[in-house]
Formats: sequence, C-alpha cells, structure tokens
Amino acid sequence: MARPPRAALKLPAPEESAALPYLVIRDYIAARITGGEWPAGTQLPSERQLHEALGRNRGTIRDALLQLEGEGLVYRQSRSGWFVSPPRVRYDPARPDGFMTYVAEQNRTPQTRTLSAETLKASGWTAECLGVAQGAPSYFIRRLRLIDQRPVLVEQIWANPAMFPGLLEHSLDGSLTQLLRNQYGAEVVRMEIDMSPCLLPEVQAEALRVVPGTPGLYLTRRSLDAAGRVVEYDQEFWRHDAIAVHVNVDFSRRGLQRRRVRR
Amino acid sequence: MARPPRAALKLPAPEESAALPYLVIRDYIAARITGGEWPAGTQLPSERQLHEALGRNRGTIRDALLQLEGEGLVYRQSRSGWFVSPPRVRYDPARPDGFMTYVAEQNRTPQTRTLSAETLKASGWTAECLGVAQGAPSYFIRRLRLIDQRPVLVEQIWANPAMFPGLLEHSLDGSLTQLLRNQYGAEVVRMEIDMSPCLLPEVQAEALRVVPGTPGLYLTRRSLDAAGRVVEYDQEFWRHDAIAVHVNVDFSRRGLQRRRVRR
DNA sequence: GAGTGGTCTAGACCACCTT
DNA sequence: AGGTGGTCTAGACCACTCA
Repeated sequence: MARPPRAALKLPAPEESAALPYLVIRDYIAARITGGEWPAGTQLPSERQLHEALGRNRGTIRDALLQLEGEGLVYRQSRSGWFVSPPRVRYDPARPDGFMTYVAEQNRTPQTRTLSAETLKASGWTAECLGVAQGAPSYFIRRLRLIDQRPVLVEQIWANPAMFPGLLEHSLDGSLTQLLRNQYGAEVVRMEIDMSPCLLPEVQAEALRVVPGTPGLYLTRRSLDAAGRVVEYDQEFWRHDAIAVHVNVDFSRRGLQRRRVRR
Repeated sequence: MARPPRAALKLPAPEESAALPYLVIRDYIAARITGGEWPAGTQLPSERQLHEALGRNRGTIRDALLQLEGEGLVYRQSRSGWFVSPPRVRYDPARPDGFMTYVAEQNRTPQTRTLSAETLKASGWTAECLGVAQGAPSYFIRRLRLIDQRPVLVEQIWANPAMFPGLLEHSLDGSLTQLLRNQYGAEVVRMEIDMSPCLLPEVQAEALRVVPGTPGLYLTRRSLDAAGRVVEYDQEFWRHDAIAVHVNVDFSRRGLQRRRVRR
C-alpha cells in the first residue's frame, strides 16, 4: 500500500456545534473520508495539528479518533500516526481456501511472513485441541499476514509432527493449506471455528505494530480430516477493521443429525 | 439477573508498580473478577471510589475500565455504573434454532421485548435485501433481546407481508422462527450471515442502555426458503461481550458447487 | 532530533439514573 | 437530591518512529 501523503487540513472548522464536540470532530473527519477527500491509506493530520486547527483539546480530538477507530474508519500504526482504513476483506469460513486465495480473489495483495517455527512439547490445553497426548511434540508456527503491505493478523498454528514429518523444512510463507494437501495429502473435511471480538494482547499487538488494547477479532479454527484427526489448530488475531466474516449456511443438504463431539 | 451488591474495596493497593498505572489497575480489578471475589453482575466501586482508594487520577481509572470493557470482563449500564460481565453465550449460525432456543439450552434465561412493529414501504437497499420491489410494503420489527434480564442485542427485522399476511397481529415476543414455521409453513433452507465488529450506533445503544460508542458485534442474516424467497432479513446489534460465534463447517457433504447468487 | 502518539494529572461541569 | 458516568480543559512527560 503506497502511502498517500498526509492529508491537508482545510478549515473552516465544523459547523453543527449543537452536538458533543468529540462527535462533531468525528463527523468532520468521517465526512472527509467517505467523501473521498482522504482516500484509504492517507495519514491524518497529527493530533496536535487537529487540536490547533479545530480549537479543541487534544483529549477531545483523541476521543474522536478512538471513536473512528472503533468504527473501522481509521487505524493507527503505533506512535507513527493515524491512517484511513482500507476496506475490509471478506472471509468465508465455509470455503476451504486459505488466506492467500481469498484475499487475492478480492483484488488485494496477500502476504505472509513467518515469525517463528519450532517444535515444542504440547501442554495441557494445546494437547487437547490438537488431539495428542500431553508432552507429545507439536509444531508451533507464528505467522504475520498482510494485505496490501498492511499487517492485518497474527496467527499461531499448532500441528502434529507425526502427521507432517519435516514440515518445518518447507517454506511457510505461503499457503499452509496447500502445503499440507499437496505435500502430505491432508484433506480437511471439517472445521470448527470460534470467534469473538477482543482487544489485541500484547504479543500480537506488537507484531501488528499496534498498541495493545486496539480492538481486534479473535478467531480460532480446528481443521479435521476424514479420520477425525486434527490437521491443524489455528488461532488468529485480526485487526478488527480488516475483516468481515461471511457465512453461507445450507440446511437443505443435511439431515437431522447433530454434530458429534470427537476428542 | 439479580444484582449482587456493589463490591467492597479492599486495600492494599496493587503491587507490581513496574508497569503502566492503568494496566496495574486493570490487573487489580481483573484479579478480583477471575478470582471469584467479584462474581458476574457485581457492581464495581464507582470511578471516584477507585480513584481515591487507588491513588490514581480518575482518567487513569477510566482507562483501566475501558480496557476491561474491551476485553469483555466488565460492562457499563450508561450512567449507572460498571458491572462484572456474565459469560458469553455461544451462537452457532449453522443451527436453525433461534435465540430463545439456544440461549435456554445454555441454561440462561432468554427474553424478548418488541420495541416496534409496523408496515412501511421498502426503500432501495431494504427492498434489495428483501427481494421485493422498491416501494413495496414491508414489515419492520424492532426487538430487544435479553439474557438473564440483561439487554444483549437489538434486532431489526424486515419481512415480506405478501408471504406472511397478518403477521403483526401475533405476539412477537417469542421465537419468530417458530412463528413463521408453525403459522405460515415457512421453512428456511439457506442463510447468508455477515458479521463484523462495530461500535453501537446511537439508536441501538439507547435501547441497550449503553452509551453510543460501546463496542459491539454487527450481525446480519438473510433467510431463504427452498424457492429462494427471502423469509426474513435481520440485523442484529450485539453487545460485544455477550456473544461468541461458533461455526461448524462440513466440507465432506458438499460437492464442488459454488453458491449461486439469487436475487 | 524532531515529531508522533501514549499516558497521566487535577481539576470542572453536565445529563442522567437512582432513591 | 445525591451519586453515577460522560465529557472537556490545559497542561505535562515519556517512548518510540522516522528522516
């Protein structure tokens, strides 16, 4: 994402002072964004510039920006400034394609950077998710994913070395889905996905270059093959403004059976 | 949710002053919650009480509380206080059951309150979602849903009067899913669901008795019957800490067909 | 090294909720 | 009427980023 120049501040100051000052400022900025004057990626005037230009306390300016951040209109790169958010990417968990595929389909540029890849002993909870014994070896991979050069999610993957010997020797900077299928013949047949809004924890926030406490979406995925074995267990921490989840559910093709819990 | 009494403040003040003050306070409160000292529903000491007891500025106290709100550990009832959040309810969009059913299954008490129900002319975008002509009549129902007496979501429903004549004469304070099925024979066969984190807009925030700008989850659902007709179009605004979405996807039972867009 | 956001202080007034 | 959070002001210092 080539960075457009910082937006110029054009007075006059906002009208409509009937409302709360911080909302007036919010509207002032929002209007420039939705009006196309400040396109995606534009760096906003600094908090101090806005403070002086709009005649409000910096704290009030900040409230407006935090509001806009929550709405997904702007985001911040920790300590380097506020920027106009690009559109959300659509994620459909009901499709077997991975990140690299669905992002590209939406005419955006996906990128993956492996942060770490190691083999460690699965501790209690991890072991349970993975379906292996406690203390058994487990791959642990951490990756950063970007869209148009902008970090949008950190993921942590656990996988069973017994199923994928030598996995860490391959490049992990691409589609893991395809790697597991093409190299190891792993076919994912079922996925259990959980998600809930969150604040980004410290470690993940750092990798995303945001301040801890930025709103995020926590997404977890357990992929199973036809034999019920866990192909991978995956945790994703998304910038909340980067994703819109879309699910298509079809009741007609299924009977009355309930999901069986398999551990 | 019978309200437990306000929590008593017990000094000593938090240790570990190595970290940022607002995070120290966050940890102090979080420890009391996860430790069971302040159970779900408990009202926290007021900001001013915490301010005096912990020796920090009220703004700093507030930062800690907002952090905890983002994490889903506490919530606020606008202007009446901060409270310990109850556990999230699990929502599985891949199940045909409605709110009343899945909440009850999780041993919580669901409740529905109809805010308004009327017939109006579908405007452009609504008409498109509903699959009717612009200006055609449309039901518009607004409901508040509660779990254990706590408002957790506002929903707005559009439906086609041609398919459900006299719908508004029925009580809408229960399961609409069942009403449509039992009274009109409507069988939902497919659903399109979208969701993304958001901040609660003014109207919805008011109904939930929270301040606008509280974090939320925006969830949209288009229900279709076997003939491809839109049974209902539904928008839900959730308190973000009330819900965890769980999706179970099964690739084995479907061929290679892609979803067909039907309008 | 200059500029940025991140945090903190010590006040203040208001609208609203509760009693 | 008194207590609550919601908002605002006018400062300050710091850690970090960027050029």
